[in-house]
Amino acid sequence: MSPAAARTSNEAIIVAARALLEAGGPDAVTMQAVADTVGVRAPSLYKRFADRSALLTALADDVAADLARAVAPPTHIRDPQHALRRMAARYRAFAHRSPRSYQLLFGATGAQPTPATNALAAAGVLRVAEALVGPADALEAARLLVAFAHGFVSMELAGAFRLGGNVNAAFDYSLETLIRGLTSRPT
Amino acid sequence: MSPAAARTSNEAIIVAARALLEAGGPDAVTMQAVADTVGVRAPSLYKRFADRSALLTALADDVAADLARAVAPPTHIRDPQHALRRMAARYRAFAHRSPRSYQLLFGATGAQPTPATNALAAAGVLRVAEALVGPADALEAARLLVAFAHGFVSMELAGAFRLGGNVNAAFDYSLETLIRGLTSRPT
DNA sequence: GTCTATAGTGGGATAGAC
DNA sequence: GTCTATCCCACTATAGAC
Repeated sequence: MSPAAARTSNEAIIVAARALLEAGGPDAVTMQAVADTVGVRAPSLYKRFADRSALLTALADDVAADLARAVAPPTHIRDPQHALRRMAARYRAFAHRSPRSYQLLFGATGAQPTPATNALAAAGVLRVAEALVGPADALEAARLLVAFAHGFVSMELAGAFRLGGNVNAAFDYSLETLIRGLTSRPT
Repeated sequence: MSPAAARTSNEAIIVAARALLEAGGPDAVTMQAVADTVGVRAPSLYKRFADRSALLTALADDVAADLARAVAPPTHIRDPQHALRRMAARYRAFAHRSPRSYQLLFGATGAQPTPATNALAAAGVLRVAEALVGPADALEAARLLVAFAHGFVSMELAGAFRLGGNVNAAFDYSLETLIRGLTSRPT
């Protein structure tokens, strides 16, 4: 009749996991640590999440939703190039602000956001891409833009730019080169 | 005078670890599994590698050397655009052929190749970039190219292109767009 | 002296019974 | 939800074999 009072919630678990993720990376998100944080025993978490990877997937979805919100372009795009520069800067800023969360998204854990969240994140880029190159090439242009942004940022976070030089300048140079290539298309 | 007969070697350990990596991803590279494969007890591995992460680092270096070899441009670059297209295709092919090895390189494990191996891999891209845009912008152009290639391939491997369309076409479109942007520079 | 094995320690994921 | 128990793993201490 009276099920045991719920001492926690899925939301509280995700919040706790997110904090642990930011503080110590994916390895720090142990079932034990999450349980301790929300004030529950570890096995109890399995009533809400099938296993650890299910928790990580939910966590990835939470991160992806935040990222999508952070880079969402305005409803009405006046200047496509300007909108793109803003999106790129915000994308990079998000990754710098929450590096471990960002790494979870494309990391080796295989934690994937929900298709719905994925579509939400993709929608913004697609709109900017379409404003820039037209509907025919919008998908391919969006893939180029996202591939570049993700590649640059993830290499940066991995410390893979080890040849000196100015990384900020390289980012700006790259973005301008992309814009030039995308807007100087042959018919 | 007579040291105990070594039943394995660092090389054999790396080979075994590489096989386990390809078969089951980084998580499958446990000290136990590696030891079993080379026919030794797990604790013995610690005489050759300080800890698991040292082994993963050596493994990453092995992978990076293979990748550098696979994409190395010819000594004399005649047609920079052609050389770039070949490198890009080989880079992508390597990642498709050895996805889990590739993922180790920029993965969350933090396993980084040696600076020497890193420089070797970078040298080829830098030479092509310089042939394409000249020495002044070579480093920045190389960073753009590598960021794009890595970003595209890693998203592909992560299954992040989930909006349909032709991914091969998107790769070609992207590469041509990059070439156009890099070669149509304003003075 | 150098390599190895035996025998732990401690922690984390997870299943099952209450 | 909790408790108990199992399994696997990284890693350590120490001692035996050439």
